[in-house]
Amino acid sequence: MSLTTTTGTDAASKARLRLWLRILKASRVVEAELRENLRNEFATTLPRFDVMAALSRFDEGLKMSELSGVLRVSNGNVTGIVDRLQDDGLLVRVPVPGDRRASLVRLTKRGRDEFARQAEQHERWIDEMLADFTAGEASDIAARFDRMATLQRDKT
Amino acid sequence: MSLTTTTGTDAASKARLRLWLRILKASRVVEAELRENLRNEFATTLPRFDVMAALSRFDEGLKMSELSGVLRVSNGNVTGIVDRLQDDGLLVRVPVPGDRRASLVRLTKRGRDEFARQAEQHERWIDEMLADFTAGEASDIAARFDRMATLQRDKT
DNA sequence: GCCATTTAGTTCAAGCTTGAAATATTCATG
DNA sequence: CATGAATATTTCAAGCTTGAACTAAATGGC
Repeated sequence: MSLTTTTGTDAASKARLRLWLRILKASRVVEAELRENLRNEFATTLPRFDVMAALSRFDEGLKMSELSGVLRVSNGNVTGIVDRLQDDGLLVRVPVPGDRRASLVRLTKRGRDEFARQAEQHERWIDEMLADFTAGEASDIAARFDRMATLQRDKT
Repeated sequence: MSLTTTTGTDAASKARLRLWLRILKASRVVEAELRENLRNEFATTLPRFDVMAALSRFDEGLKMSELSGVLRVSNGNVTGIVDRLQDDGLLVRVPVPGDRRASLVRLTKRGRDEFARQAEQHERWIDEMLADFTAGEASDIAARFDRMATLQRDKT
């Protein structure tokens, strides 16, 4: 075992496990609150919000596979959520010229308007729930997590 | 607006939103890996692991409502997972003397043995995924999150 | 051009998750 | 002790999630 290896010691391992449990708890608390607020104020769900949030960052739209890639959920998962959002007139599937297999998913005008309203509240809710973090702290920890997620992803 | 209020400024709000998105991404990355490992190596799922982990901390067992309280998931949710774990012989429902409504859920010997094997690997996986954090960093951030989750919970 | 492989997307079964409604039991209080 | 409120749990419908199987279309040798 290399001298620079930091994994494997019992104390560090326990500390990391505790950190993971805290991350898990925090994200569950926040998600539960978001879920409830989205339901009460917009009659929607977190997965629907996530899909619309992803699409809102791409005016040209996203292919189904790109969408599931961005959200890091399975392929088949997105199909159902997009189906329902499409039924509600919040997005459309646009055929891709030159590839009859694929389609671009794009928010409609209604979808963009609706998401804008939701996103504004969403940011406010997050701001309140994470009020305990100063802007500086938030940036530091965010950067720290970014590195971790990147390292982890690149390993796979 | 009070001079001590930290929410409401645009920059802080954006920093907190970014932090939340990083927390979300990190926990999804870690959960996806755990899910896959649990499936491949133990033919089980994360919710099943979570239930067994909660029960493993209480030799006397937990009532269904306590279990859903600890896990912070809905009441009805636990019923199904416990049903399946019971079918697999990993836990039992024990009647509570003096209250015919309730039952205590307890791991069986097989359940404890099986969980011990899973927990050992689980800790190793977490240690590897969070290897980028030193023990000190992990403790600091864990404490930070603990405070946040507590503040948030107490508000509700 | 033909056929194997790859890529895009949907469908499917099984399990997870929620919130609400239903059932059963206990508790409180008059 | 009767009965209405509270508590413990299950059931249910709808939606989410996964991984695998499937369909359809594009691509790349040969």
